[in-house]
Amino acid sequence: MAMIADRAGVGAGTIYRYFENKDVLIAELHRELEEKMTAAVGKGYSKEMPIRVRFLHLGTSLLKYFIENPLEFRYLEQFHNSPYGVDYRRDKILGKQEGCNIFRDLFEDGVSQQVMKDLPLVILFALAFGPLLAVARDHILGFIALDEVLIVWTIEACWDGVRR
Amino acid sequence: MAMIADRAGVGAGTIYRYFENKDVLIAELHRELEEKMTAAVGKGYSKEMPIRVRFLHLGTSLLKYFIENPLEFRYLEQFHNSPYGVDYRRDKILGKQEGCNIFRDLFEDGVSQQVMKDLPLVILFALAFGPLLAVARDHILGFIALDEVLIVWTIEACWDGVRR
DNA sequence: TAAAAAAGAATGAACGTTCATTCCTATTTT
DNA sequence: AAAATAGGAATGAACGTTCATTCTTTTTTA
Repeated sequence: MAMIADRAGVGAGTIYRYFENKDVLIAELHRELEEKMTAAVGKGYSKEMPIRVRFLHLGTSLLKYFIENPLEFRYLEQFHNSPYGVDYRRDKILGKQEGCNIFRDLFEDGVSQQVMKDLPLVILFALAFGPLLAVARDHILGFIALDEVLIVWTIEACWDGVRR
Repeated sequence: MAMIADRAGVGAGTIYRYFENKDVLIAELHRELEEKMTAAVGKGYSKEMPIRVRFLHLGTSLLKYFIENPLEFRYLEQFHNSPYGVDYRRDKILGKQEGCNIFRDLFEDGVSQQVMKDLPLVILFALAFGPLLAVARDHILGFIALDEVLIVWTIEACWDGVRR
């Protein structure tokens, strides 16, 4: 909190005029980033395209977005690996809520049209996003240098994982 | 550290007779767990089997191991997502070291025998372990209940991701 | 009895948060 | 027009707590 106040050029106590406490600040920042990310990824996307095209579009968009916004990626990842994020996911998965509609819709369509494997949604998510996140992390940490083709190949390999 | 001492039935200072500091303790525990895990996963494994069989064997063994040892899994995951783990991976990847030999050998064999995609090792690792870790996490957190068949299907899907 | 090991109280740094005070701007009063 | 007042925003020192580590004392071992 002290560092945030510093970077904002503001006194330590001022933060608490805008955010009740640290947890609220973290949650609100997460909401904002996820909204921004969803908007960016959804650009040029249409539900009318074939499943495979939709998948490749969302996958590459997302991976590119993470690579171009490494700080946001790091934040989202830390959030998801923290108790905040676990609670968040628990609400979303068990609550059958709205969130992550784009992705959920895609997988549900894919399964019902028999072009994706008939596996639980959670597993399809893991097959698609597991490698994507791992690769983004490795790129940001400098373990690999992703370029346009490598990105496409990676997402296509993810597609091989989920497709029937 | 206080909790660890308590659980060990030992005074707070005693730990420091066996471990220089917390970092060393963390690193040594990690080494021990990884060794144990590698041993467990390597059981019944042979380099002479076909690539696909080797992959499915290691994958299912690893996933089952994580599911049966959730505490170890949580520890290994936290370690890898921490600065300790990032430094550890950096040494291993950029240093071209020995570690993770079983897996590395498998992927190198797979690529050279043209049965796996010709992608950088790091990406093949991501395609194989990304979903595996995600699925293990989701199981442990109670978001899904993995049984024998679901485990096999998941690993087979991972195989579809890496295979040519 | 000397040396090694264990114990746990003490230490100090770091953290999130609070609160009495100051500062700034807008409104009211002279 | 100038002075006085009010109210909300900002400040940063101070607080209580937690944590890894150290230090001194006590106990065990050889």
